Amino acid sequence: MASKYKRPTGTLDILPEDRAYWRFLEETIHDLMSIYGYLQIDVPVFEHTELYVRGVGEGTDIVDKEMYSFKDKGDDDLTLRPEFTAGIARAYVEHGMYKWPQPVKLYAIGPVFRYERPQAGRYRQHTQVSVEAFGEEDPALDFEILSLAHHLFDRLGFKRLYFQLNSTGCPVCRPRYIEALKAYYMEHYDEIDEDCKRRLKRNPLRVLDCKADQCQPVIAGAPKIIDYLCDDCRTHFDTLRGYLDAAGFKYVINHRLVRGLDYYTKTVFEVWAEGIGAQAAVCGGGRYDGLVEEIGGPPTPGVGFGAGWERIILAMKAQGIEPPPLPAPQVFVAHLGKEAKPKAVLLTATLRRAGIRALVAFGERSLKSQMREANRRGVRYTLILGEGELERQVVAVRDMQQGEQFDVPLDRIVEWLREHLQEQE
RNA sequence: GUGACCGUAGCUCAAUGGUGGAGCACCUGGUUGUGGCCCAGGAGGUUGGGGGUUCAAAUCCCCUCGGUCACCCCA
Repeated sequence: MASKYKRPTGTLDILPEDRAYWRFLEETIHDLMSIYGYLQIDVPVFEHTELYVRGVGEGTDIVDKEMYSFKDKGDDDLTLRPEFTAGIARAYVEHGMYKWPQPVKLYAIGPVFRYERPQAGRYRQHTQVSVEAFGEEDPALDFEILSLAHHLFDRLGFKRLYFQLNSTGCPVCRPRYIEALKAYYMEHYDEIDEDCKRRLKRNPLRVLDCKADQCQPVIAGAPKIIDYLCDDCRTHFDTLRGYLDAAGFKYVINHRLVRGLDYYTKTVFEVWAEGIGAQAAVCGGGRYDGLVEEIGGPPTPGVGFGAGWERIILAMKAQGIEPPPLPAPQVFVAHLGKEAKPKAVLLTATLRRAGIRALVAFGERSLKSQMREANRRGVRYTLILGEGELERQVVAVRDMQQGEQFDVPLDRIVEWLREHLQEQE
């Protein structure tokens, strides 16, 4: 039976068989955030388009071609959030959080939307946890953010991840660097490919992460941004590195690491995973000291990261990491005969009230068919209620693992199950 | 937006221009009321859709839709 409707391009159904991964991520994140003192915030799934145009920046791919924008019936220009940071920064300003004790440390979880061609680890709707800390420029806060990301992946069970670190400078020193980079590239103009020629005009920093073979020698000889950092940025970067080194935190300085969004300053970092295809970044972030002011708030530094759940789960699978299993049904109630059926239905209700994860057979089917179902559902015990059991006021309990069966008095069954199920925890 | 590859049963895949199958999964029976293993049977397809070539198309051609991967870029 071919289904008439299909999910839209780039969207995903998360089936029950995958849910354990999602639950694991969710619980791990909430637990960790409370340890680091981050508070959960929820912001709308859509915002005024202008917020993203200002916050993320015109000229970025996100704004130029990836936004799900629409006009609503009141003629407002709205956009499904393509990322969290701008919306959270907006909430920070709107609710006067700059009057709260600083830094204000927040995190949000939910779907984000970008109109892109899907591929491995890239979807039009994907799920992120976004972590943001506003109002503090101390590199110790950058360290905290990096540590948090590191800790998260540790907790999830990752062994093979690569932390990439760089500084992207600030409005004082970055223009100087870009000029130097452009000048260098103009000297090698005939050695680079068409894409890079275009990048040079639109977004020069991007030439650094070009993947074309012919550009690699040019990239290798390109000026490095850390040689151009102003004193402030340099001190910030060195102090952060000092913390990371002292903490024994493994990372590599990647001179080619640049971010696609305008608002990043100073610290930028990504976390890469093996085995999930070309989209290896499971986490990306950095400092964005200009963002809050850009969207109309007081000058406020900020630092944070976003991590994509679909990619993290792909990486977990690729590396053989299994989440703790979700609670499975423990008991199946089977019944035989017109009189036993209602008793079975009510018995099941009683078991559930007692906190036992119980299923009941629907319809009137052969015991064989009900047993088959019980087996498929993977329960430990099947309770069988028939005429004979009713007469004797017992229930036949079948241990599906041992293949043993015995009678338990009806008025003792809850207690019996509690005891025996607890033993197995 | 660009490129490559791929669309056959719920899933994984056969059928190389000549009657669309298998394995797994599902349902029923083999046992008056007993799962798994085994055996027997059953159900399930407009071969993604449309057009063309041909006596004949899952198969060849064109268009279209969808998927996958990669580029651009990003979680």
